[in-house]
Amino acid sequence: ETKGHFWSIRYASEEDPSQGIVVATTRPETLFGDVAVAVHAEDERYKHLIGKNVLIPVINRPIPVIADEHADPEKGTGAVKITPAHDFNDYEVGLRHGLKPVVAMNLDTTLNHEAGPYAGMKRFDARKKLVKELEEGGQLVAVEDRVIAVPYCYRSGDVVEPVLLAQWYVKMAPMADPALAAVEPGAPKDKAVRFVPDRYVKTYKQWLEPRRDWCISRQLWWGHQIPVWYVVSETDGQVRDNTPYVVGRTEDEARRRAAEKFGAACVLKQEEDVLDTWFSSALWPFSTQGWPDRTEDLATFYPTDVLITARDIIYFWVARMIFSGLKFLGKAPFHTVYIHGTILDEKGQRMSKSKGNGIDPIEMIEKFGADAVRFALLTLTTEGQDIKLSPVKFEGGRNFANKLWNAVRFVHPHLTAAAPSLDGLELSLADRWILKRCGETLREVEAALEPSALRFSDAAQALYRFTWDDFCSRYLEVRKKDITGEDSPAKRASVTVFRTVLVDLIAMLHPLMPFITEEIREAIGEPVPLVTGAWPAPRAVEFPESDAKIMEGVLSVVEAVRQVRGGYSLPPGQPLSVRVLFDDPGAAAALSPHAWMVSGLERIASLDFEGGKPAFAASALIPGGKVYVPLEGLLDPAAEKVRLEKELERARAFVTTQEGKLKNGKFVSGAPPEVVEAEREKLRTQLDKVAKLTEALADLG
RNA sequence: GGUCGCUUAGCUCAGUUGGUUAGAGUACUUCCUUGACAUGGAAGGGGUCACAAGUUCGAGUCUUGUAGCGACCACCA
Repeated sequence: ETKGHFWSIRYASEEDPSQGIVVATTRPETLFGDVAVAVHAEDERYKHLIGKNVLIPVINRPIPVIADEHADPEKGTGAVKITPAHDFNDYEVGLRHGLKPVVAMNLDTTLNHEAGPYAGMKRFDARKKLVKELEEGGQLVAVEDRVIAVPYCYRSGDVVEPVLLAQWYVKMAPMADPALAAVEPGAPKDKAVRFVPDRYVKTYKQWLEPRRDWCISRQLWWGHQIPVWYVVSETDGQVRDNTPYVVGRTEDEARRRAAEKFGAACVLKQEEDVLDTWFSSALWPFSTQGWPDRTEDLATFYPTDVLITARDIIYFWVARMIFSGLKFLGKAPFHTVYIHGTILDEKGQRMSKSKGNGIDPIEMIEKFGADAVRFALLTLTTEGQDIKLSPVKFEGGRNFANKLWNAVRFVHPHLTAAAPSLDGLELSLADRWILKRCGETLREVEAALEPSALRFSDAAQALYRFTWDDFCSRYLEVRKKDITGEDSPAKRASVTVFRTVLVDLIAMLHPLMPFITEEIREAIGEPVPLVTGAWPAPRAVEFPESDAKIMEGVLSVVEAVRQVRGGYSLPPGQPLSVRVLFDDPGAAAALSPHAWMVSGLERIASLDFEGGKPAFAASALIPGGKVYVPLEGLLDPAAEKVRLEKELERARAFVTTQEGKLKNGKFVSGAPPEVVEAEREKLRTQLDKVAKLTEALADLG
């Protein structure tokens, strides 16, 4: 936007010079290219002039007044000069009315013979002189200062001047139609393209649907020269608008064709314009594979699977690859287009060299590690959303890599070289649990990485949780003593299970963290590189619901003990005596054989499941029971009371809302029975909690 | 002007067909250098899901509207 002027100029009527019409323009010098003055058909001010001629000032060339919707009665004077050769909109108006464009300017921005006395003047010199002349002649009605949008060239800084020139075009309708069909539901498999996220189909269609012909010639040095040869011997050795031409894949081919029509002596000159860079890029999926030859590479790599790219390139490149592929090979170049978000800086601004707000990946890799950077970026990649990036975000990736590495380093001396079978080992509940969790994680990762899903963040997070929480914090801690201990069935089982899970884990992590996983693979003596190895297969593991209950029980006891420890700020190293009392004696019987797991996760002096409530004990609830931790000399009844009351308050509040929900007849009759039953179950659980907490408070006195 | 996206904990973001007391990472408070990892472990605090109306037994989730932010495209005689 810059400051400019808005000149109102009077065009006199041809039949009665006292009459006329005033048009407003920001570029008066273009009036030499005028072919009409347009007004709105319903505009009362000008209705009577429609069909009559007015005269262009200075050169007095007559032009018609036409009615066209382009003229907006609200804008300017309501009358607009039409200069098809020097304005995009006017060009369209000219087409609608069958007006022959008049080019009034040369490529060096001097005015041409159409400008009469102004011929040969530079555009802005002409403007200055013309305004003065119009003013003196009384034809300049008004001058208004206003801010106008002027297009500047991003390289030369010059004002861009539209001018009508002959160019090469691709007729789009035959190209666009198959490309549009490719994203419709019923498209044949090899001609179908899916966008992820699918909302980008809309962007894609918006570009193609107008079927606007594509101007492919460019007046540049770099690029593929357009394979058109003019037969210049037919037009005195010059290239003119009427010079015949031939096309060919090579000059020889063009020459043969030209010779057939124009004789062997004809002289050819190749078009100097080059193809639009996107035309060349559109051929990329197959031109890089040897096309037009039917090479092995082409057969192997066309079509490919997934194109990963940014949304601002959907039309420029993606759509053009699709319609070119469909046109030249009859198949879509890929079945899926994954549109990722844009990486922005911390403040949400695009990174740019001029702003200097870029984050150099090489620097980040040096600081955090390549896998850490890659994993962190994948974690941040959710459904095409933009990513506000800052260096601290790579810390999580680095910490994760460190965690995995240290776990392996710890177990490494105990691992046996080859991967033995799980058959014949005495697998504990913990072993079967981690094997089952590993299988669940495999399914999660597979679902997330499906070509139709491509939820990279989900895959990364599933692996993160499994590795950190289940594999390291739970399984490894529980089995630590067995793994590092003397040879025993427990050691053999735990070491083998650890290795088995680790091998699956690094295979799953490999696409996300290729370096550290390959390093680990080598360190544990697995012979086949992950990059060429197989994706893990699901493993059959016995883990019935009863086992799941026991595992939950163990973890809830641990959590209860930790709550007490945390509540009293007791050091983790201080052993605690723990008594767990279940409402159902069967639960105690089921859990007690597996209670050893608790001592892997918490420092325990003793753990039993019977006897009465110990004296001076802090308590915490677990599903279906209570955990007591005697704290003689440490127990603070007042603090304990506060803690329990807070929890009681929460439980009571929930009971109130839950009862309200279940008293609502519409809910009970309207909701599916299983939902209602689930809500009842919740209420029962909370009522039980209220009862237990009330009891615990009463015990405190 | 057209199209699309975003608005959820201090910050950065998940939350897949409407149905646990809305989650994670980070930051914060307290405790801990315990024999893989302090790039670590444990406990805890923190959100009327931008606002308004509607649909529904039930809305962070669906509909409409409003506000703010952002992107792309078009236009600006």
